[in-house]
Amino acid sequence: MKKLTRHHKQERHQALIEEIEKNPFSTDEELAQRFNVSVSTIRLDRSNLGIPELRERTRAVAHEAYDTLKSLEEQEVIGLLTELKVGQMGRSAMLIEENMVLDKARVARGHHLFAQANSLAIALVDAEAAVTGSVDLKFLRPVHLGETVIAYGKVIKRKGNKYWVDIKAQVNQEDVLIGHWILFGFKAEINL
Amino acid sequence: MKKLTRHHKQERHQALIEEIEKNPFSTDEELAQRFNVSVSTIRLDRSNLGIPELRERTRAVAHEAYDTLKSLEEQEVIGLLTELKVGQMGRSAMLIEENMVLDKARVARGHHLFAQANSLAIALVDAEAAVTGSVDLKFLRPVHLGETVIAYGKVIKRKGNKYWVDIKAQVNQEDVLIGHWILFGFKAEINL
DNA sequence: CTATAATTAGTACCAGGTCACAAAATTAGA
DNA sequence: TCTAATTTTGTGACCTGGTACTAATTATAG
Repeated sequence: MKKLTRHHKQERHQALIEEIEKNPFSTDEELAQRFNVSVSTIRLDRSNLGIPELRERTRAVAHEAYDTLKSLEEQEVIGLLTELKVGQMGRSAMLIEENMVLDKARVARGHHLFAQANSLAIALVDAEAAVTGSVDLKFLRPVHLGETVIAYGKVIKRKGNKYWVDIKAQVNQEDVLIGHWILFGFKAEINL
Repeated sequence: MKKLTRHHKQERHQALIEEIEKNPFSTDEELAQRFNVSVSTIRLDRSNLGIPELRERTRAVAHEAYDTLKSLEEQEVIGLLTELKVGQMGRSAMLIEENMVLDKARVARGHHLFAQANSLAIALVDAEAAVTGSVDLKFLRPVHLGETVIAYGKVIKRKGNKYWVDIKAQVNQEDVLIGHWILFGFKAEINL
């Protein structure tokens, strides 16, 4: 049982790229074992391929993911809020990025568009917090990678803490989503 | 201008915790400067407070965020798919976690519930890829942190590549969301 | 003024590397 | 088959951001 992977530098390089892509947290030592070569070889390979060391990779992943999570999950409004008259109307913009599209089609997943529209609807409600009651919406056409979706929201009626909101999302003036929301605001902010 | 922050150990500790919470990527040296004390002091503080070193913190953030992103954004199905008969019916479960709830209310944001239901609907479509056409749904009651949502999906009609799917989501047998989806399946075009 | 708490300094060691260079092993070309 | 080129391995010095520990220096309260 000798080293099987000899002089297959090309192949190893390719495999190395994939391996690190798949698991960016491998040390050179682990990689050396996996590929049946010495640590030196791995280092040389990485150097040739311009793949940074484990710590750099970890740092990159951490920073990127940290920012993404901060802005994606801790954000109350999804998309960039460009205009807002609470209780009246608002507008938000969202660029469709790599991580929002389905692998196969290059089309934005429905829940991202929904999230933008839904969070705009919530932002329009004049209360400390709001929950979505019911939604009736239509996706009119798929949205592709790289397109910017502008969502327009309008409060069309209010009765106490119950709000009726219309949302329309467009790409280049073309409608991609329209929907009617019914939301409930609570802990009305008018008690300070 | 002498060191102002002396013997305010307690206060510094508190501030240190907050600082690291806010920016987990600070080195001891940076922290020492910020707090106007020596690196030794920072190390001692961290040790007392049980705060691990920069690399550990970075590693933790990277791993956690990596997993989260992998499972949240690269996952085609949101929630855990527990049963699936493509073209017929399916079921998925999702635990409501900290990052899914609104800050103020401890209630899951609508788009997470939508995402679970929507991805289940898509999974049911017997095609390489599917896009959501229209949706009519109701959120029947808010879902709270820690609750597990089980979504049930059923294909009720199919005509060519057009699918009618009903989704119902429950927490402890209690309906929290019901909706009707209309989706279109298609063959992913492989364009190089 | 002294005892005690808080802070600072200094040492040896570690992981997971970098870089530069030398040497051995393997393979291919003639 | 011999040789040259390619590929792999090894070595030693150095780097960062620490740990763990000891010892010295300052404050500060009583």
